[in-house]
Amino acid sequence: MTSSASPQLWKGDGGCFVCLERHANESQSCGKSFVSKQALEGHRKRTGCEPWKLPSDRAPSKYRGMGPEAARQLKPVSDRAAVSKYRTTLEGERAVHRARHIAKYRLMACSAVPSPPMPKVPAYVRPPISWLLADAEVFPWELKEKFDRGEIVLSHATWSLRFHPDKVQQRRSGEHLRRFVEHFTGSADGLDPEQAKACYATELFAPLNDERFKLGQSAQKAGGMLWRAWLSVECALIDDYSEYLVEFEDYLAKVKQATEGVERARESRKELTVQQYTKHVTRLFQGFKRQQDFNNLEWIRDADGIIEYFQDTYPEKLSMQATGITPLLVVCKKQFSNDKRLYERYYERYTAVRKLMDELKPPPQYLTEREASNWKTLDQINERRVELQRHVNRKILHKKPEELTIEDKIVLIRHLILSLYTYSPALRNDFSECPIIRFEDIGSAEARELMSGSGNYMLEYEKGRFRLVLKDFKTVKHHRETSIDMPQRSCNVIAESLQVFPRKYLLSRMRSPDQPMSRNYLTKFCSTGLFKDAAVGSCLLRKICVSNAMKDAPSLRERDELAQQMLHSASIAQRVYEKHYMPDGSRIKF
DNA sequence: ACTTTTATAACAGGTACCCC
DNA sequence: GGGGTACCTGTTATAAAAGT
Repeated sequence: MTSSASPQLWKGDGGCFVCLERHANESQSCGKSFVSKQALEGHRKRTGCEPWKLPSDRAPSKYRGMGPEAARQLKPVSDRAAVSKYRTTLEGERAVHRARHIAKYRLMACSAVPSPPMPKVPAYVRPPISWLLADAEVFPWELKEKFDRGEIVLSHATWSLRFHPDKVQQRRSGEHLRRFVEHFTGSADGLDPEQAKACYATELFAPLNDERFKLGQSAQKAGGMLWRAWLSVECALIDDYSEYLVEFEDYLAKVKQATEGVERARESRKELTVQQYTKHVTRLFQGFKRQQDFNNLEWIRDADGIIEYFQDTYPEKLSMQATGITPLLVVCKKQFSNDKRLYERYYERYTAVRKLMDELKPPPQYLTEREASNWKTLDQINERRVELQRHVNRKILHKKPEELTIEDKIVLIRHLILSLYTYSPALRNDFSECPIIRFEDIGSAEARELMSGSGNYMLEYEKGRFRLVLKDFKTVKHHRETSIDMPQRSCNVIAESLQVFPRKYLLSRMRSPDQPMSRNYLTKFCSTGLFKDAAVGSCLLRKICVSNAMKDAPSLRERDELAQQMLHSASIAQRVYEKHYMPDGSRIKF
């Protein structure tokens, strides 16, 4: 990392940065340590080290060298990912969203934890009377009664001699003040020491002093009645305190409610996720307990047993172990929210498994064996499309719809799919379950229903031109609903295919044109049909597409544009889709 | 030809940490 | 304080296998 001229200059761990430089006029290396890298840099600058700047692994900003307008263009619309600071709340540290200029986020930040106002702690935190009375627990409602019945006897020494502030002031009983303060600051919600002293001197004794000790009178002489008066004040204070306890309970309940509200306000998990989670949990139960159905989730508390079960059942398949645990984490959070240890047990295992998985991963930008065996170059893909196109043009397009065989339809759809995925950046399987709205049907009730619904559709917005409207796709939360105008070539293929194979969906089933291909079937259809010798699905097509685009080191702007079109982020594209090497380490031949 | 189940990968949001 | 990247997390896809 560092050259021989500048050896290791700091230790990263423990936040310790040590200067190992030998400064001018010094016989040995410096050895001064700093808590931050910046501080060390400052030191190096002051002592004239060259260069004073320490090397950094940090990648340059993607905005570097750009004009403000260009930077604004590149900047993602959503600013939610970033966090400006953390604020301490009852629930621990919470992130405050950045982008304060956007009103929505400002509001989100304000309500990140909608903490209700905390009740004011009464001056009297704990009933000192019990403390005064030989540390006995005494309840306010029984105090007066007991006192009247003579069960409580207050000796004069109990209070005035031992605890009177005057005595304390005279240092005859400094220990009592210390104990008093200790008593009142002992609890988490207690007073701080200064407050406690003030309380001792003023709030507790001053009002009593007025009644108990008339000026110039001695305590002993005042006696009887005034003791009762004092008791009343004590009881009132104790009542205040009990009231406070109730309020505090109420407050805690409100905090809990608010937190739950925030939880609920989260965008609900997709139906699919819930389904998958349910399946996982059910299957786990059946395998783990060897019974069909469960009517409660108590069995999930057996974390050790379940973890062991996973380990035994999927010794080689770490991802199965991890995905098995995920829904349990969710269940624990919801169902056993007060059993933190249970959650942590699962969580610990989960992270351990993930770590193992990461270690087994091939390096990024390398193809896996399987990917390599299914890999097609862009030329091969284009060739295949041309081949299919010839077949379609020569043998299918002249036919009448009723003459079309199943095989014809399959070829037609294969060609359509390859066109959709190659004439424009390859999307995911979002072309499945995508109804077509023909230009002449735009006003119809059915069309209007589709367009106002929550699903994707392909709209023929003018004769022979198609637009894909995407409302439901993997990254919709980030990219928002979006629409893509199909390139002219794709439009032609769509229009031609519709003439000979009239159907409701862009990709309909062969035997029932009014039914869409499911996502699964599309996957299967691609991987088994597009090429005879290789399973090329949408995911691999995306990798081929990105890798080809990246092979000539495009600009950041171009990277970002492509990522936008493919509905993922540039960093994901780089990490996941961009491949340069075969599994054996040689360069991919594009 | 297509669906369902099982297995695995992709992806954005949140957080940690860094730098100015 | 504010802007950035890296990394972690857990949700939501696709791929493969099995079933109808």
